[in-house]
Amino acid sequence: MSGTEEDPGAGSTVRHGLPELIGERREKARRLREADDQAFPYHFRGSEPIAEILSQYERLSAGDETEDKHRVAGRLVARREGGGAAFLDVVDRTGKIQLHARMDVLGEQRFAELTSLDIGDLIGVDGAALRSRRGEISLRVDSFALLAKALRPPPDTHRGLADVETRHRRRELDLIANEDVRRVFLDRAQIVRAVRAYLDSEGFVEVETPVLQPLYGGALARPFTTHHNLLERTLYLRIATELYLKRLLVGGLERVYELGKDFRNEGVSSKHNPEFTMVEFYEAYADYEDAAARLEALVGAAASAVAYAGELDFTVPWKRVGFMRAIAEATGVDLRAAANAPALAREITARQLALATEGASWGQMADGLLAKYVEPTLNEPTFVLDYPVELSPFAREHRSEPGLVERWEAFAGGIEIANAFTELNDADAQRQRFQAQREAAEGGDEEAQPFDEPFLQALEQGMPPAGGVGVGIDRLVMLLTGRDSIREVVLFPAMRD
RNA sequence: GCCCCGUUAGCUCAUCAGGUAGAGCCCCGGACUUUUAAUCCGGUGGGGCGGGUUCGAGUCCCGCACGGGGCACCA
Repeated sequence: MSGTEEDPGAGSTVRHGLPELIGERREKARRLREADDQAFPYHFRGSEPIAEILSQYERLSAGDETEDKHRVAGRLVARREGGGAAFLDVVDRTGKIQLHARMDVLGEQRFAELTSLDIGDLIGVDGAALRSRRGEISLRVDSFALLAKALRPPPDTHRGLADVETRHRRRELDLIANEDVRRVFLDRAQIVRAVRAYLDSEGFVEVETPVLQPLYGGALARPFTTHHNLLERTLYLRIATELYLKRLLVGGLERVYELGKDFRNEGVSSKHNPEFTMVEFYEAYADYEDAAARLEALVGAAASAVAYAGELDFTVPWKRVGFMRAIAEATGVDLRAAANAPALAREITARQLALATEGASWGQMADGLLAKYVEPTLNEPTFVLDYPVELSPFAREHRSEPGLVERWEAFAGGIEIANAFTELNDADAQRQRFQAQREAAEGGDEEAQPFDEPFLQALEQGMPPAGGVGVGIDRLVMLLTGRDSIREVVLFPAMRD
């Protein structure tokens, strides 16, 4: 038997290049459509999550068969044929189940159609639960439908997709091939849910403020600039939600939060994506100590939502260390003794610290010392408290420490995950801070805050004392899923064209 | 922006003083009615891009693109 009448492509001399693989799959789809104009159903309702079926038959013995009917839908990832029987593995987002196809059940025609499916095709199956002789929970295929043809071959469904560039540019392939990647993004969704659930349950109101802003602010960063054609004006993509949210405190909403994307026009790295997700929440009549307790509770809730079992200990209270003390311990530099830029620069040089001092302000150098010599050492969850006012234009002056503000940043796993202050609600003091920022900008600081008159007018209306927190969601996800690159927790990270 | 490393078949990986580039999976044909990356037989596919050196370049040199790591900056 030559078999050529069944395969018009047999004998062709060129096969298996990508165009040939696609051509074969397309030809199969064409034949299916030709044979049956209902070959590709519009829906396949009532399928059960595979994981639920598996858990239902944990106690079934090897070799036992049931007549319990189940319906599943998913992607075909493996096929093991053996004459009149075949085993196929189908994956949905919850798990993988084996199908047992038998010619005596399906008939010769349907059996041949099933075994001629390609790896990567989407199928729907009705069948009865059983546990195979080798012990695997399976479905005996009573009927099936091809739900969609995969014209392109999938990545290796056994070993997974390894090429980092392909994984990030074509995340759909990554999700098909790598179960742990699927897990990370399902966990990410749970973490976001837990954050919202915590804030909702504490009486915070979720709000949405402008992403396109006439004036950016609320953080020290360079913005993306865009243009509105009909308004004929420059607009900026927000770098933070801070200033609008505080205007809502003025408006009396008392507890507000926003969870969404911020955009910063800066470098890309394993810890930085140009667009990233931040939740900021503001609480009237609270200070930065209250805010710290909130963060501890929020992170704890997120950790339990994904059943975090890593090495970090989120038991409250987390460690606390003063900003100046942390730097002194890590570098020996006494910031109170080196209280101006030239003095601090001399100190950094004398101690042979690898930090650029040329043209840097005192605040930039102090911040640099923290980022370089303290932050990487903060593995266990830690609050660094009481920052220099130079670094914090929106934080209120410390109630007892001159020159410092009531601000903390929270670190874990060697990265910063949150930033908070007792908010500055004195309109006149805030006006002076903006003035100082204006001077910094004139001095060439590209990250200085623009002068925000509408915000100042809001403060002049009266803002309650308040604590505010910003949490980097991507970094929190990195922490709780044990990933060391932000690209592993952002579905489509920024890439070059 | 700078430095280092990488780029071989649809996927995962080999190979080599500069001398016709191999395997597994996938795909095609065949055998097998309980397989587990099933097995067995047969078959098909390739050096990121552009230059240079050389009789001959995947391999050496130069440039470019993209990716990864580090530095700078940042959350």
